[in-house]
Amino acid sequence: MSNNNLIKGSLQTIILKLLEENDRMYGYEITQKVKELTEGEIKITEGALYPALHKLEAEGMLTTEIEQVDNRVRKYYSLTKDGQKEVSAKMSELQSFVGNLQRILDPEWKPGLA
Amino acid sequence: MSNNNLIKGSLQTIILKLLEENDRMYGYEITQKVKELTEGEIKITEGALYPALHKLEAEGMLTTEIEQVDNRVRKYYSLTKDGQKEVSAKMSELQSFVGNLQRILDPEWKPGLA
DNA sequence: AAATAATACCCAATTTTCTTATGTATATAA
DNA sequence: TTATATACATAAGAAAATTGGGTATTATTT
Repeated sequence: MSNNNLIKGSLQTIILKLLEENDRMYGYEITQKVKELTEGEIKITEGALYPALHKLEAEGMLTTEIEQVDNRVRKYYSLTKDGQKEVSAKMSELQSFVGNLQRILDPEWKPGLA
Repeated sequence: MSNNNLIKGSLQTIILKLLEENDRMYGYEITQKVKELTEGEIKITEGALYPALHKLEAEGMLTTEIEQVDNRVRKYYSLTKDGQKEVSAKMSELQSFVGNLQRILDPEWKPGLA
């Protein structure tokens, strides 16, 4: 995850949101997508990603399909019904948290302003 | 910290920034300030706060003065020189992280817009 | 008067979530 | 042929929180 100790707790939200937008993705693809979107600033490590994916699957948020592509195994993840609900929940949690952070850290901040 | 598992990693930044703004504060005061600024939405637990304060002190970011107020002991914290530098560092880290988060989670997002 | 809440500090056990390091395997580029 | 990219995975350890205690004084409720 590079030198960022701030992801703690938001990795699940990232995974769920990307899967909402992309319908189905495999693990490696997720790491590359995040790297691309943040211009290399956030790198999700495999040691964090795979356990998180397995946990979300165990909780019934994701389902998997394994596919063979060029002799390589890919494990595609997609949202379940529960997973779809969870995206909204996690997203509004995160948004309210970021709002609260700004209220604490930026005394000038008002909602709706840059 | 109430029902918010997202603070992970940002508590130090919160402490340092509040001390930058308020010159000196004691632990309990910090919990109340955060509660007030977020209208009760973020509650810093003492089990998280005190270890964090002690760690920052051990790292040389904070100094303490103990005072007696109404037969109660208060431990006031303030920023050291190193602590003052650290505030800026932590704040820009956090800002860039939040920016990256938005790039991942909000495909429409552009910097400088609400 | 007694119980509860608020103020004010603290620690220990446990849990969650990450980092770091390692392992397996195929394909491609230097 | 060696390194890089693709693609999965696990395990040991560290960091940072939660949960649940403990001590003590003061203020407020019942």
